[in-house]
Amino acid sequence: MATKHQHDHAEDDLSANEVRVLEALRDSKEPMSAYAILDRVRPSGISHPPTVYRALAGLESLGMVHRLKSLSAFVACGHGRCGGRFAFAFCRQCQRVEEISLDDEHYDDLVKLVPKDIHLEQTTLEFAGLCSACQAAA
Amino acid sequence: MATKHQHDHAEDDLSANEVRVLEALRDSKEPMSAYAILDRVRPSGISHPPTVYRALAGLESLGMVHRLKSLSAFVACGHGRCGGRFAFAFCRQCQRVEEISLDDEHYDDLVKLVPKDIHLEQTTLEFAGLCSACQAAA
DNA sequence: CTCGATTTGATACATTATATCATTTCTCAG
DNA sequence: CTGAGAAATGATATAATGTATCAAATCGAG
Repeated sequence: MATKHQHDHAEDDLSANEVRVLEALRDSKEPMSAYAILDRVRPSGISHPPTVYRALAGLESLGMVHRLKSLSAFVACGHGRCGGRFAFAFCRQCQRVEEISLDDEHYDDLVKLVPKDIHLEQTTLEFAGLCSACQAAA
Repeated sequence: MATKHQHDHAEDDLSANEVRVLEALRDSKEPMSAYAILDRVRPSGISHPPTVYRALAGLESLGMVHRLKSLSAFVACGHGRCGGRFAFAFCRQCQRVEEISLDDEHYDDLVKLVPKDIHLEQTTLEFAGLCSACQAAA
């Protein structure tokens, strides 16, 4: 993992495993479960779930990967990297995912909802629905 | 389950299992995993996971139970029952949970974020953080 | 170089969730 | 009332997701 924790921000500070996992996610451009990622990176030498989960945790803390809690799945950040001001919309049928950036105004409005006695650390905002294509198909 | 599906809205249309599961959740007043619920209702005769998950699905569709995706856990609705306009804030340390009602203004703002080509079915909004008590303890 | 710390690898297991089929219960047409 | 079909529940088995723990390798400071 080299010197990542001295200045948590340069892509080339990613560990080899993080790079492999990130590339798998970027290739897919669809959300992948940790085990789907594992299958995908197995040829490159990663062979155990904790290795994948560790890489994902690292990438998530850098904002380069986001976890979709509604799907128990992961996606590469559409912007390369971003902080906590994002949301996701996805189609429950075809699993197409759209990353949504929250502008300051929206984000600040959200934060106002949080009770005063909780120090906010992480916001999860996910919209599930059916995309036009899947509605048409139905 | 009696006549529930003819007019999805009266509490006394709940199945016996739904009543048991709902009471377990209301007793706890903290989020419970499906398996914690199972342990809790086992004395009353429920003994298999699918039974609990089925009851939870029914209760959730009635808005009487909400699933916290961030915790893979369930809570009884603080209002008895409510539609999709709610959010949760919880402390990652002590797991205390607060249900937040979204007023129309907030909700409509959120909905505007959803891409036009997705027909929204479900919104997940969850805030994770540390409550004052747990911060003090740290 | 070598000690200690950090990262990675590996094993094993815990937790969460669901597919499937068998059984029971309910409904209602006759 | 009754029996056939539908709906709900029970039970079994297993799939999918996630983590604790320790061992081995690697790295960096002294």
